[in-house]
Amino acid sequence: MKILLVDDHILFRDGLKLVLKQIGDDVDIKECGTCTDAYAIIRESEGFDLILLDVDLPVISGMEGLQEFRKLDPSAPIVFLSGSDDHKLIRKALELGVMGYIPKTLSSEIMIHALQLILKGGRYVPDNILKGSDELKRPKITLTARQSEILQLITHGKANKEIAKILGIADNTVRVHISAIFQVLKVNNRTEAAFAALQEGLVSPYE
Amino acid sequence: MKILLVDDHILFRDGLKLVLKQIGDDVDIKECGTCTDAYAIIRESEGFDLILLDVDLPVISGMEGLQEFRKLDPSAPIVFLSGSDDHKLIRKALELGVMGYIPKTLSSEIMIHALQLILKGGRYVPDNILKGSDELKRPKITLTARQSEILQLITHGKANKEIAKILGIADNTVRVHISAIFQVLKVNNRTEAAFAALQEGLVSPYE
DNA sequence: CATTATATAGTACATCTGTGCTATAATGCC
DNA sequence: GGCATTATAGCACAGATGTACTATATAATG
Repeated sequence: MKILLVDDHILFRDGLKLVLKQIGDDVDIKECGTCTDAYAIIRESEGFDLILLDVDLPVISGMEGLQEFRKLDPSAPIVFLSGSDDHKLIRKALELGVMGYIPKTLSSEIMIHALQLILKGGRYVPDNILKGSDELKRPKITLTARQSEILQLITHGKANKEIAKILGIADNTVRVHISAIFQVLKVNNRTEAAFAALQEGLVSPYE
Repeated sequence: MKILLVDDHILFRDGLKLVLKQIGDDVDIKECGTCTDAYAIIRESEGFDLILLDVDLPVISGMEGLQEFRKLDPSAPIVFLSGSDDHKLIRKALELGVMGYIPKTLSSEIMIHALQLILKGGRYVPDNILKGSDELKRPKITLTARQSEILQLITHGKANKEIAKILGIADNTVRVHISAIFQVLKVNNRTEAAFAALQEGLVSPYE
């Protein structure tokens, strides 16, 4: 079992090596701290069973170097290691065809099983891809009940008149609410509001 | 290691039992075909390490019965088994706090590692949660390059004039494209189009 | 060469949308 | 009681939006 470990943080590499040895007896780990070093190692070797690649490497990041790794060793599954949990990054990575995305905060036990799963041809996706990302950063937008109700209808493409009919109020009233919503969301039209609402998780895309 | 397996398909249960025995030597598997039977088993037992629950059970589906399982055995991680890959279902399940969602199409090897990962406190999310769900069912909406480009801009809340400026074309031309997009998506206004585009996965919510 | 699909652009018109006002009523808070 | 918030509603108006046309140019297809 040949594993290539690319991470500029030597202490992290040492820790991870101890973990990786639990995968099996015959693990052969090559390691380095930059993409360019990694390219050289791959050229000298005959294919890895697994490539663990830090996304935040200096000079050439894992994200940038990914295609080159693919070219040099097309059969090796590539797994990103990352300190960040940003769901956008995770999505991006998995869209690029990476077989796993391992946050460095993951417990070693889970990490091992995740890697074994990947070695068997599976994919490991951290579950926080579900969460609308970092709720910490988000200033937590609060809408009144009526505003939420109307925003939901806007998101689904309802016109002012339709909304008025559905809620049994005048369409002028709907407008007042919509104007208020725009101010809170800091947008200028309903489509922007719909987009913001979906991004912020204010309404569910599945009614 | 106590595992409860709830699936109405007996053959599938038999197959899965063989797989589960590979997890360890001391696996004790209880099984049944309905939620009501499962409730009775849980009441007679002292807590499971894992509950495998088919989502498509007759009478009470796994999705419906979930809360009751939670009440009866709060510490047991619940994993959904499902024949469907529908990403909406997966999302829904994981939002409900399920620790894993295992499509029945998964290879036994990957399934084992996924379950071990869950037993260690991790979560297993099938990677097709990324894909805009079942492309099989979908009549596959095809837009021209220009239409896609414009739809993307609509989705982000751009006005016709803005779009025209960005693309360096007349806003009358933008309108023609937009009308065409509406026909293809079978919608009547831009906000509906934006919503449809996001739902159908025609554009990415992350620009 | 004729046809089709696509992209471009214009005019005209009805409707929708968003803003700026004013105003009333209900509710909860200090 | 006074004050803020929220929900309600109307009016006026500018600008945006969507549709129905026509029309040209280009590229691909047969």
